[in-house]
Amino acid sequence: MPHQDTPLVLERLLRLRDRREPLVAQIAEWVGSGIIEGRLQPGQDLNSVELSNRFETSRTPVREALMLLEQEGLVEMKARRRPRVASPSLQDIRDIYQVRRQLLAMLAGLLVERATEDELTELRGRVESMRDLADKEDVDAYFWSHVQLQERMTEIVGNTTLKQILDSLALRTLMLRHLSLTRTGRLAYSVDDQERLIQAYEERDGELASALIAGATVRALRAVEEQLEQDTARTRPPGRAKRGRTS
Amino acid sequence: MPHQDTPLVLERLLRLRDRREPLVAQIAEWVGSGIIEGRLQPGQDLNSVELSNRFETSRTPVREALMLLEQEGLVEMKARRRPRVASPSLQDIRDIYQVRRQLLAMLAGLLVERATEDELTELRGRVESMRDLADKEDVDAYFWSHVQLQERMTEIVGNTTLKQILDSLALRTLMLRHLSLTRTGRLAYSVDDQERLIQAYEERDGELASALIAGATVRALRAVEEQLEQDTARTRPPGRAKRGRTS
DNA sequence: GCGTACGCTAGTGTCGACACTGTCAAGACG
DNA sequence: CGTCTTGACAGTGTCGACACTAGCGTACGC
Repeated sequence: MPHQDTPLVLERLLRLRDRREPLVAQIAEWVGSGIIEGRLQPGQDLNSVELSNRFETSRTPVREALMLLEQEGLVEMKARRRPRVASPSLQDIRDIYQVRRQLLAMLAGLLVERATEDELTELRGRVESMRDLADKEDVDAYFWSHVQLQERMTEIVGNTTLKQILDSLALRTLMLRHLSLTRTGRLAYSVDDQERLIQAYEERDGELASALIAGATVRALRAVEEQLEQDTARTRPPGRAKRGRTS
Repeated sequence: MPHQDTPLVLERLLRLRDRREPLVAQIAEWVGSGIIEGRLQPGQDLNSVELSNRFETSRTPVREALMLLEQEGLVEMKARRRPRVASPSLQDIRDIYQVRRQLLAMLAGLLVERATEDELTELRGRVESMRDLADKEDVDAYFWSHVQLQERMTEIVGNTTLKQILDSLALRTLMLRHLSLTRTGRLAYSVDDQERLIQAYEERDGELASALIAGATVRALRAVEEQLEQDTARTRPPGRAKRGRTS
């Protein structure tokens, strides 16, 4: 049940507008959203012939779209080998969250310095509507609002390099979202974190904001880890290991 | 006078090994090193036909190589327009250094936590040989040693996400290197900074290390800014403005 | 029965051709 | 004399074809 804004947000996150032909953009959006929504499983082959048939194009634009997604960490490509949906290891995931924590803390600090009062009230408005979505347990809508909130914050801060990196990291974590926010109760915790954050911004307390971000990120990672353990515990015993010898 | 290790380091920074065909790698290395060494000027057109002639290939691998460099911020591509060598604005440069400062501080903190004594002595050895290069005013060799030092540090820390981002940022700053380290005296300052850093690592003082990194990065940015001002002051009056209205 | 060598096939990387579009210059028009 | 239109050309995006290779099943040797 993908949220209807998915393709639009993806288009922005991948910076497709004006940077790529519509054809490439279309393919990248389809594959990218497929990975994020779980329609395409980690490790699955992304046969470029099949994709070109599906979109009734040649393989050239398909290759280009896959290369785009590779750079965002959603797809793994090795020369002469079939592209696959990325399947990050637990260590990879930890690394990503660690960097993300640092950069989000940086974002918070800059936001406290630079955001106007009007911008802060706008952010508060966003968080309040996220509270509604969390109450309705509308996971998809909540998640995309979350992404858009971060997008808006990076926009306010105005550091394009930071924005691009955070967007890329957001995409990587996005493909884990069914592992984190779907856990019951996570949504409520998450929105609580956001509210506290906004308050710290309004009080212009950069230290507090950074600390809150760090805490929230750690909790998000922990949720992902727990979910991952459950998943492997559920799928491993039957012997359906994706790869690696079962010895 | 490019340093002889340039292509090898570039190959690692661009993660070309096994990820791309040798043909693509070759083109990416040539163009990438050209940009870094100043053989290709910012804003210059990167005609894919001309490049394909130069390498006696079709345009397909050329396009792929250019896309690779685009993702590293060395090349700018817009759909249906000729690819150009990136010409970052002053604001872009400031943004890059700001993010880089933050991530290098993170790197320093992790290094203090995780590096073994042996690894630290290895790093010290590298810095000492950099001191020699600085004394000889061998700017190119110094610069590539600097890059390799950072590479090694990210390797020791072992966070691949952090490594990739820092590599990418290093490439972007690399194309500004003739703007920063060529300034007389900069080399000596830079190596001083590195020595103080190593000492902080050895004393396991993460706070100090982060602070030193931040200071060093700020100084590097300032050097770039001053050089940029001189350049524009020298080239603008004749009326060779690249773009933007002179009002 | 187990491991290895061989051959087939699906899929990748590269190519040259073609249609379309941005770009620049010469000419038309005021 | 300056501005706008027009047209040619250069360069891009896409295509279908081809050579080559990785992956896999089969047959063979042991």
